[in-house]
Amino acid sequence: MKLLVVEDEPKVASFLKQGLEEQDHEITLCNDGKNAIKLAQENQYDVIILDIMIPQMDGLEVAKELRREGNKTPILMLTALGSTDEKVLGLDAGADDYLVKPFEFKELLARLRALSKRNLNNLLEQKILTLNDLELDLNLRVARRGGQTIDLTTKEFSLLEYLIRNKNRVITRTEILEKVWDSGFDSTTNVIDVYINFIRKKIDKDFPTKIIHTMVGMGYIVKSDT
Amino acid sequence: MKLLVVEDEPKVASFLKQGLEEQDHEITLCNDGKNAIKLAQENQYDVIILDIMIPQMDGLEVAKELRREGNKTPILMLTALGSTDEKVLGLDAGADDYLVKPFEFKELLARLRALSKRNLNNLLEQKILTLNDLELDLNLRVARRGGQTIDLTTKEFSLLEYLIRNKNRVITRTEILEKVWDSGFDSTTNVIDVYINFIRKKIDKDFPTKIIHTMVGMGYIVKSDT
DNA sequence: AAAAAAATTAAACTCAAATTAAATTTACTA
DNA sequence: TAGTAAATTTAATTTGAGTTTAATTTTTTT
Repeated sequence: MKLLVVEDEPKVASFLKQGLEEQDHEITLCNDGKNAIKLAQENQYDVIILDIMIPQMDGLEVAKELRREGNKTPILMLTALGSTDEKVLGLDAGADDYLVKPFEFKELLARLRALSKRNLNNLLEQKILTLNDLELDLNLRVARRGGQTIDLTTKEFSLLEYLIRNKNRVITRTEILEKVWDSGFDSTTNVIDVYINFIRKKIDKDFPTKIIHTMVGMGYIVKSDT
Repeated sequence: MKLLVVEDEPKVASFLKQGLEEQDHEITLCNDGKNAIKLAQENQYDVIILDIMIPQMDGLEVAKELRREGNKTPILMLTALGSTDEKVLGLDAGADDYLVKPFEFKELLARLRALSKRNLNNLLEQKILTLNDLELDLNLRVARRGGQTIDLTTKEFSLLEYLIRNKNRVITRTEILEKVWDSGFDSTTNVIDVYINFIRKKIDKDFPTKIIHTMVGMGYIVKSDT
């Protein structure tokens, strides 16, 4: 696994690095909060091991900031403070697990396994979104339907992804404008209508059952027949 | 949240039930492994709180079995055994978190929050109004009755929604005109009569018991038989 | 039985959405 | 870095589902 270890005490840091590398993990060390955020933004780690007591910005702040940005990387909080209140704060800040020093190394390994497994599942799942016979491949950035591979432009892809992720409920134009075009301002534009039309030509036109449905006066809905 | 608590010690079970219900969670209690699996298969819980020491099939087995089936519900293992080995086993069995008895209740709550947050995104809350056997799905913007899905136009939907939200009392035309058509002025129009007719055709025509009743000289009423 | 109220039907209208084309912006390539 | 292709956006036009009006029939009340 690719791990980011945020820890300022050199002894603990090198202990972790050595132990984890022995288990064939790839470790990046970092000793303050600011850098930790930077690293987490620029790299895709399997788990972030985060000490609470670090310079610049404490671990709680780091966790909060990452979650605020939408970063979903599992965070394992690590700290000497073992009081329940501390744990509560850590978990509420966005940590996924919490381990109190001193700990046994094999417990750390087990928790890492549990955390990474979780994310792995999510990642695997999220690589391909499906809606009935339509597939949206997030890796290849293409759609597939009825054995056919359908190329999509960036905007077409984002729109379709948003629709599928929000299947089974009505999506308003305003909502789409905010989430896919990130501008809730221009209410006069008809880009959405045009793009819905583009997508329909590609994924619905040649098929008897349609994926995208218009709700006049409301917006659009994409639903799976159950 | 909807929680499944798998715990055989009556004292602990009722303590958990009471404490969690005070936080407005919906609790299902279960005291053995076999039933736990059955319940987890048949219901969609936000988190499963799972004791390791339970009759029939221990918690580890339950977790493994659920994961083997592809069940992704977050599992919080709960146990008196605090040794690291136990934790490792639990986490490797597929648990997402681990809490050792005795624990402070607020830590349990924090861990539950952390666990559910992950999954919460996926579960879109079910917004459904019901009146006897009629359902009005606010997400899909459709009605359902007797297993049939009924499409409604925007106006039809708004009107039916207003009627159901104001069930068990007489609604005047003026009121409907104000609230659904937001114009109390035009008193000559008969749109409402026409739309009541539209709705009746869709939701009452094919069913012996009627939902919408006319109160001559007054308006309409929609009532639930109690 | 007459009058009033409501239900029903059909036709007219309206505006939201679909479509098309052209203008503009962005991305790529030589 | 200019030229070109692709993608995105704007704008104009067409279409049709949804809404409304209005006329007719049925039901209810007095």
